[in-house]
Amino acid sequence: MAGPEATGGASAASNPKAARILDAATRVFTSEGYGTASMDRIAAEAGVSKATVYAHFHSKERLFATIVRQECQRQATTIINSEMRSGAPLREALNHIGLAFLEFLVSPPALRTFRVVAAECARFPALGRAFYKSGPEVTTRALADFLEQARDRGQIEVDDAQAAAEQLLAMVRGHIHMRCLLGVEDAPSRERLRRQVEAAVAVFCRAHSVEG
Amino acid sequence: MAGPEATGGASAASNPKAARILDAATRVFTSEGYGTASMDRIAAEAGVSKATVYAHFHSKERLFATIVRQECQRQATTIINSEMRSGAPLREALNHIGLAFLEFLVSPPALRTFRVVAAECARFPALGRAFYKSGPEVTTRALADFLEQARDRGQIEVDDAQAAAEQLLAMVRGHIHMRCLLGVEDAPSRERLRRQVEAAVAVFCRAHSVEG
DNA sequence: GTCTATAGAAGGATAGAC
DNA sequence: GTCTATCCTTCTATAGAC
Repeated sequence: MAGPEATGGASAASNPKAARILDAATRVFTSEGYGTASMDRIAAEAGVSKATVYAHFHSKERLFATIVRQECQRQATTIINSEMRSGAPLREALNHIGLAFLEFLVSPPALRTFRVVAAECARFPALGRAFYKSGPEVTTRALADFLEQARDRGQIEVDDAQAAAEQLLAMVRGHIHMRCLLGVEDAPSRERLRRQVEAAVAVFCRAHSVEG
Repeated sequence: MAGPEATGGASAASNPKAARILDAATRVFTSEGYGTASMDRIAAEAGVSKATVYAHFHSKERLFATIVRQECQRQATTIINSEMRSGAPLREALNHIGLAFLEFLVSPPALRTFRVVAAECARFPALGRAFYKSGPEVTTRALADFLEQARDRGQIEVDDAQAAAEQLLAMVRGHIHMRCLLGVEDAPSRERLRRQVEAAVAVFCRAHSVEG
């Protein structure tokens, strides 16, 4: 009950079994939730004994913290790799960025991680913050920088770039993200996502006097 | 494992103990999550024996389904009561509606319900749908109707009112809702909420040629 | 490091008295 | 309807052999 803040202190990818345990733990925790998930199940799914799991990751809490941080890292990497092309017309660039963002958001792994972090953020406050910093915050900051560059080129009228980025991303998410999160809808077609993004970008462009 | 879809079939508010059990169950389930919550804890917090809990609500699954549906009902009621005044200027009306909506969204009870429904929507798909229908869907439909009325009065240019309502509400939520959901931020000041809403309404009005 | 086996606690659900 | 007492399962975590 003390502090699950520390990482497992385990041999991350050096030991192949540790990797398999992390894989299994990610599947089980993000599909069943922290409380329902059992170490027995994780061990079985990883094909190792429970004692081995405890040898690598000291407790259930630490194992959970480790897999969440790993997922955060994965998200941060994915997001940063989503290139923001300065060459294309602004509207086109925003459509491109928005679609990549939305497709990632509604992907099953991202949804599962979001759900479990939201569910457990009361018990593990540090995880909620880590998730936000490595996901939404990174994306928003990157888009805000992009908007500032566009402003410097005279392509857009924008006062507070950070706020504008948040608004645009919020519109891009729209209700689709929530619907997927709640299981009301699953795996929207790329066409549907594209339409949602274009509608968001259209309003954004009109409000900020973007040409085209 | 069959079907937790049915309500508990219990004496809802007729029996005072049933009400206390529902109260306790709501607190425990929404603060600990379904998996971690225990029937022992719920019984203790309600001040009754565990057997009494099972006499009223057949199983843990049914009790959970019952309290979630009850919270959905509460949400639907709250939202519908948020009056949409046709008299005021449009921008002012939208600010009013948006603030009521956002204040509700970031209230601790609404956040707790959202978290637990999102977390368990894989195990209880019906609950996710019920939540969406009684919460976001009701709100969006009401706002869409309001926008259509405004359009008929020539106050606004809008093509698809439903889509426009979703966009506006998405901007109103912005990142604040997510930040609260993830425990990054708690209890934002009313002033902060007001600014967020006004920024959203401003962009919306500019994009849809609303005067003022 | 990895296993089998098990301790020790807690959970969901019920029996039976009142 | 409500309680006490209890059954049986499952869970987290560890001991001890290899």
